[in-house]
Amino acid sequence: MDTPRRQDGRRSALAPEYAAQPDHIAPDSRRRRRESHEAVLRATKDLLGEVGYQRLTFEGIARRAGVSKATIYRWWPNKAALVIEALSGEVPLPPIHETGDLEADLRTAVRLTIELVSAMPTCLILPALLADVIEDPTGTGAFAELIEPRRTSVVKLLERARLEGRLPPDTDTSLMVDVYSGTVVYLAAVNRIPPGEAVVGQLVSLLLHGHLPVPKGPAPAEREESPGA
Amino acid sequence: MDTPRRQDGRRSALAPEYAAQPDHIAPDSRRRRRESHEAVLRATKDLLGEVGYQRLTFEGIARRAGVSKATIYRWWPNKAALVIEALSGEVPLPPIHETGDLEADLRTAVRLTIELVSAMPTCLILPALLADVIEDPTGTGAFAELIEPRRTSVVKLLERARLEGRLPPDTDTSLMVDVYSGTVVYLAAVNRIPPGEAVVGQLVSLLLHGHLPVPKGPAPAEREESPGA
DNA sequence: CATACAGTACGAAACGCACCGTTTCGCCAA
DNA sequence: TTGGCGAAACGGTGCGTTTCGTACTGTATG
Repeated sequence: MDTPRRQDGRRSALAPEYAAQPDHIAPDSRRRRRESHEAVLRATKDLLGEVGYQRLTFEGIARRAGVSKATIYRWWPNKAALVIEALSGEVPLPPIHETGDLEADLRTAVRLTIELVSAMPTCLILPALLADVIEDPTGTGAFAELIEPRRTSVVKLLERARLEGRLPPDTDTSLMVDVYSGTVVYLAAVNRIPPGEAVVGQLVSLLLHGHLPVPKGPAPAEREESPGA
Repeated sequence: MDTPRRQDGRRSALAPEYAAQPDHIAPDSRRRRRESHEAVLRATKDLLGEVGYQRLTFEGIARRAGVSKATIYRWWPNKAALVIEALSGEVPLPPIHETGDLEADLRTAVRLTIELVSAMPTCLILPALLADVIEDPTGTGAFAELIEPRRTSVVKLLERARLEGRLPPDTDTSLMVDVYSGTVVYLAAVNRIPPGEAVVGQLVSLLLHGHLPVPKGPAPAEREESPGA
C-alpha cells in the first residue's frame, strides 16, 4: 500500500527509497471540495464493511465515491491514514463519568474499549490496520487515538487513585491500561468477535484483586472458546 | 494474497467465490523434492527479515529460492501458511520445567511468550500475519500453535494449581493465558519492540495479586514509552 | 460592488510496473 | 509411466504518478 517496491531484498541502486517519499506537501485546504472529501470517507466506511481492510483499495474507493484516484492520493498519504480518519468519525466517545468508585470507573473504561473495538468492522480490521501503521509509524499517534482516545484520561484517573492511596503507590497505571487494551484487542482478533460483558468484570477484577474468577450469574458460558488450537 | 478478487463490493455473479478456492488437493508428498522445500523455507525466513511480511511475495520467494512459483503454490495454500511453517522451525521451545512454585512457573510461561514474539522479526510481522489468518481462518490453528505452542500446557499447569487450591476455585485459567499473551503481543506491536524482563514480573504479579507494581531494582526505567499518542 | 484573472483542486485517462494465481510445456527422477 | 519440477507466459488487478482540460475559488482590479 505504501512506500517503495521490491521484495527481493536487492535494493535498487538507481532509485533510492527516499525518492518514493513524495513528501506530501499539503494542498490548499481552503479550496478542498467538501463533497469529494465526504464522499471518500463515506465510500471508505462502506467498503470497509463490505470487503474489509485488506481488499480495500484506493481504486475501489475512487470508483465508489465517484472521485478521481489522484484526489485521494492528494489528501491522504496512505490507506491507513484514510481508514483512521474514516473510522474516527464513527467511534462512540461518551465521556467517562467518574464516580470515584475505582472499580466502577475501570469497568466503564474497559467497556468503552470493547465498544470501540466492536464499532463497525473494527474488530476484524484492527490487526491489518495495525500492521500498516507499524510499517509507516507516521500514523502511530492517530492510530493510538483511534483505539484509545480516552487513554490519557483513564491513566489520569488511575494516577489520582494511586496518589490518594486507593492503589499501591508503586502501581504502573500505564501498564494497567495496556493490559486491558491488549487483552481486548487480542481476544477480539483471535475469536473474531469482541469479548462480552463477562470479560469486563473479569478484567477489572483481575486488575484490582488478581486472579480471574469465572463469571458468576445466570449466564455462566458467556466467554467464547479460547484461541488455543 | 489469498482468495478472490473484487474490492468494489459488487460480487461477480459469474464467478462465485468458492470457485476461487482451488481445494488444494495435496500432491504426492513422497515425490516432494527436499531441496526445493528447504530452499523455499530458507528464502521465506530470509526475506521476512529483510522486507517484512507485507512486502513478502511468492514471486520474490521463488526468485530467491531459485524455485518455480508454481511449486510454491502447489505446496502452500497462501502466504500465511508458508510463513507460519517457516517460522515454527525457528521458534524456541524449551520445555517448561515445572517447579511447583506457581509464581516461578508463570514467569517462565510469560518469558517464553516474549521470547516467541521476539524471535526473528516476529514482533513486527505478527499483526500482519494475524490479519491474514483472520481473512482465511483455515490457518487459525497453526497460528495459535505458533504464537502459543505451550498454551495448553500452561493452562493445565494453572488448572492443577486451581484444583489444588493454590488458585481460587472459580479462576478462569484460560483467560489468564489470554491476558498475558494479549498484553505481550499488543505491547510488542505498538512499541515496535518486545517487552523486557520487567514486564514479566509485573504481569505475573498482576495475574496473581492484582495491581501492577512498578519494577523494583537497579533498572527502574526498563519499560518503554507507552502507546498513547 | 461587480468583474476579471490568476491559481489550483478536480475528474478522466493513461503510464509503466509489480504481483497475482493459473496454465502450458518439456525435463527428469522415482 | 507418473508426477514433481523449472521456465515462461497468460490475463488481470492494483499501485503510484503524470498529463490534460475543466471548473471553481480567493483575491485583486476597475
